[in-house]
Amino acid sequence: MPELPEVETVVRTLRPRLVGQILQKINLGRSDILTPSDCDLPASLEGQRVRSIERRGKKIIIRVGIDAALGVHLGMTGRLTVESEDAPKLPHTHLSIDLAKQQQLRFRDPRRFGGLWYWKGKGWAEENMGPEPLGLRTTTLAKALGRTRRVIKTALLDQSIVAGVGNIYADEALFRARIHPETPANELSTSQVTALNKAIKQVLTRAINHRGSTLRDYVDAEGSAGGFQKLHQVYARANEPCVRCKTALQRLVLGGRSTHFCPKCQHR
DNA sequence: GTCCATGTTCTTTA
DNA sequence: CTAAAGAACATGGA
Repeated sequence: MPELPEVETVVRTLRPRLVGQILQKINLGRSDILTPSDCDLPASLEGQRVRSIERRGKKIIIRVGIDAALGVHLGMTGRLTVESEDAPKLPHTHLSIDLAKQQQLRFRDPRRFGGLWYWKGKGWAEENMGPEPLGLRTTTLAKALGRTRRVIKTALLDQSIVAGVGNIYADEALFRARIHPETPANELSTSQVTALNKAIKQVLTRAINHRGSTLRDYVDAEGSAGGFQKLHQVYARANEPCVRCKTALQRLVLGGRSTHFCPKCQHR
């Protein structure tokens, strides 16, 4: 579920509950979700204090101790929550960390497309990821898009081009920028790239303001669902009338992913 | 039983 | 060789 706005919302709700806390007993249910898999997570983290929490693309970076970090990627169905140790532990809870006041940090991920990382030193900052979209310059975006002949929808999902955009917000940004999703990335005009950059920033910012989109699984660190799904203009709205021109929205598959667009507003 | 799902990575093809 | 397309991963809901 989690794209940049959802991950950002988790980070913001996690911060006041976690920063400054000492990590106590750690329970890792399975080590095949951890990188490096031979890392002794309890030995590395128990007794360490949480320094700060940040987001890089769709990854959550929890900095602990002097210069170590725990990374969490929510994949498709991941949840990272702080709850009472008395709360029922749902199936597929792969990690729990005891905190003060009978609270626990829990990571649950049924589909296991998510994962955990432990870094000692600056490894967390050396992720092979493209630039953050909020604050991205149009010239930088244009340069990256000019290097690929893939269709723009697929290029936007490439995390090395822009970090954090996923299937929902790619469709929403292309609709707002009035760009057909099958336009080759390297054939976009300068004004189209400008409009796209603006649309990406606008839709991500608005989604953050509404605490992300909840389609099924997503909740923030407090267990609350997001509200932006009510404001989606094209995503999962095939056959519904376009909010701008009333034409029936269409769905097609690009790069194996559902793509939603208005055939009239987003003309090639 | 079928199809679909907010993501990434490995393999195959061109 | 490289870029792009496709399959795979694992689970659950409609």
